[in-house]
Amino acid sequence: MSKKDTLVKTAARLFAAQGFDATTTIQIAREARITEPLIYYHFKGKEDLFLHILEKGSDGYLSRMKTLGEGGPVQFKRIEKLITLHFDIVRDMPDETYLIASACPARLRDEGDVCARIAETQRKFLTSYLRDCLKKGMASGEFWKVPVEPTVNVLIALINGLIRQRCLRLEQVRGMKKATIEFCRRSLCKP
Amino acid sequence: MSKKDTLVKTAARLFAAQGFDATTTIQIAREARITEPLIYYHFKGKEDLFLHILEKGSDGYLSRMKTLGEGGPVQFKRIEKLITLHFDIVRDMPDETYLIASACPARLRDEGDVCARIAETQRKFLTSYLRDCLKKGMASGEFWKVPVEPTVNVLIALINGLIRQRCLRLEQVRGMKKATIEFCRRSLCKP
Amino acid sequence: MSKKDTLVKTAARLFAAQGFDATTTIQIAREARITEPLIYYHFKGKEDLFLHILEKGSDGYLSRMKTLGEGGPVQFKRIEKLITLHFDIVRDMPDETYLIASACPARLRDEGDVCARIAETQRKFLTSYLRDCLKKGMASGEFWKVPVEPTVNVLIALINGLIRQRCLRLEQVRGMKKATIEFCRRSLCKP
Amino acid sequence: MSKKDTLVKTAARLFAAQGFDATTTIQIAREARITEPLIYYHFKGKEDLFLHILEKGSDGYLSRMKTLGEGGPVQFKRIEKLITLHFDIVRDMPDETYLIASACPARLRDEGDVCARIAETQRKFLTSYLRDCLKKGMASGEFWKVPVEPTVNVLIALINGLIRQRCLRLEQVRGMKKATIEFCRRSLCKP
DNA sequence: GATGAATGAGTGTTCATTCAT
DNA sequence: TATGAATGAACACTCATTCAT
Repeated sequence: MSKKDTLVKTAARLFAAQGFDATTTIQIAREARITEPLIYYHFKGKEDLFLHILEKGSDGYLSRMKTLGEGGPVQFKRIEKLITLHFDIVRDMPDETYLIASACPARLRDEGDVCARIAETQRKFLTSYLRDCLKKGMASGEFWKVPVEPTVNVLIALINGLIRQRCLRLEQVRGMKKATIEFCRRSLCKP
Repeated sequence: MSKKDTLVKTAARLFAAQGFDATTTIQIAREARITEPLIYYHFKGKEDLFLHILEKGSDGYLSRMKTLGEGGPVQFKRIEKLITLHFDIVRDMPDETYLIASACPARLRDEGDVCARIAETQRKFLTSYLRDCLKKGMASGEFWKVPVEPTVNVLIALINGLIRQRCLRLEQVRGMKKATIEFCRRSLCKP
Repeated sequence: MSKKDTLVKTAARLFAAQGFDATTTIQIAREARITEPLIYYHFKGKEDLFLHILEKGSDGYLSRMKTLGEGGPVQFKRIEKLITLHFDIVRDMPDETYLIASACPARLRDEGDVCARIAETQRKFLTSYLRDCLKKGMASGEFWKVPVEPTVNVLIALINGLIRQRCLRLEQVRGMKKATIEFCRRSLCKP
Repeated sequence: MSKKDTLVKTAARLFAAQGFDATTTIQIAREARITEPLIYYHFKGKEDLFLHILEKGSDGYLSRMKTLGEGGPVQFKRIEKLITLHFDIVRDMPDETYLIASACPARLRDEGDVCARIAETQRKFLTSYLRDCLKKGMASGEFWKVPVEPTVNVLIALINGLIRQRCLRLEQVRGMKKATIEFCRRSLCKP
């Protein structure tokens, strides 16, 4: 692995674990076994490095989201795939996913901020995906009649709650993926 | 309101909005219209002020949790009350609730840290409360048979996801409380 | 003992043990079991308190010096009394004596400084006292012929060295007073 | 001279002149014509810089002490060399020597403190050296019979008193070295 | 690509001191 | 006499960043 890659990975790990402000450039350099100025050779600065990680993470997240496709007649299958995919993403890139899901209010409210843009993109994707599923499922009689927007948001909250929970690796209960899917299935699908 | 109270409220707002590290003592002082040393007259330091807010918040959260009681034969009523209460708590003390729900991984993994202790206390309470509801509800035939521990964790993830979502005040969709309750009811209760 | 007296005694002890700068007003207040503003009721400030202690100490030192008188035909008796008196003074008011003997170079070089004035007073007294003894002793044949000024300074260095040594209470060797006197007697007096 | 060397020399001068607590990092930086953070690039902090100076000073002092050797049949020659060497050391490194000889009681009583360790090392060396001289000199009939330990301490007090006196550069009397040696010779040696 | 030395701007914190009571 | 609350000025120290090589 190149020094640059080590740098980026180390920084991602530290940013995720401690937050942007609590992570110092000297700490990143030491843990990546490089010297501080090298950070500035590869990136404009600490903020730039952070944004690079965030954007790469967001790209990875979205490109995997796009593999979901438009598809299929059974709407709950689509929701199931969405949930499954999130469990996979968290497993494959926990630091980046955590960073996307954990920006602080101040950054999220600042429309110019990259964090806000990324969180907004994720939210928009999830919203339109889930809205589509719900509407089609309700239209075809697969789902119960539910208020669309609030229910979409409940599902997004659930997904984000699970992302945080799994990234923290605190409650390592087995069977979470299945339980989540079944929890949603019973709530949404008619028998 | 005394200067100390203003100080604590301002600090809570800023810590919640920006995070602990991004909030400086001089900023707290300015926004609370006091001078910096007064922080150190009332608290041992920035960390101590932060922990004071956290502990007070945790106390408030838990004391409201305890009002739920052991209560009632209908288990879903209890879950409904739990959800309702969280919506109320977030409305009444959004900063404190957000802080409790948003500690960074490094602090949560450090067992000696107050954040970890508080998050653990919250999690333990929710776990035992929900576990009790589920078990009793399943035993009485009120609920479907579900795997207890995973489902408890799904519900906790949902609650924490909602806390974050509402504290961020980003997706101000109406009808969230009702949608959440109905989402859970359809998932758990037999028709 | 009045609060003021406790304050002064405590301050003297702390100043002597830690130095002026390392001793804080809050520490003085706490150890004297009073509150900080009371210091400012009795004294203009920390510096004023320090100078009060120093001047009182100097007064005490000088008034005891003056008990030595002009006196007697045997000059070594006078030197012996001087040495004995210093041992007594150190025993009776170790903090004050230490403070007089331990001012830092910067203060001693600053002619306006009280420390400089007090040290100068002490030095002048010792110089003229010892010079007188040596001259008379040499004139009468009691002492060997020695160069006056250098020898006076050797004696002063010895006295100040002993003051420091005893105030630090590190080398608690018995028989120091007698050894000092005999050391000087053998050096000065003809057999 | 490198910036680091200038820094160390300037700091030594200021610490010696004003004491550790009265010397600020900004003052050191200004007088050394460097910026404050450079202190922290080369040393862990102000205390670390101070201890570095102290240890270097102690090393220099002790290495010169060790040049005295075990040496020679005439014991007073050895004492004379010891006194001469101290005059030379004070002339060559007055700041460091003063710092070694002027630690405050609080530091000297704290066994963990570097100042205490260094002062103890100096004292032990002088004690054993002088004790050896006195014993041998008394055994061979070169010296009068004197109580060893107290007399050793008188000599140490005299040496330390002279160090302070000369470092303060207040009483610039000529002929001090010779007067000191002759003072001791008359006191110790039989005619 | 890589680094040792260096810095401007700012941080949390402490201090002697004052004020209102 | 006595104090709880408050502050201006300064402190040691750290940070992200740059420069010369």
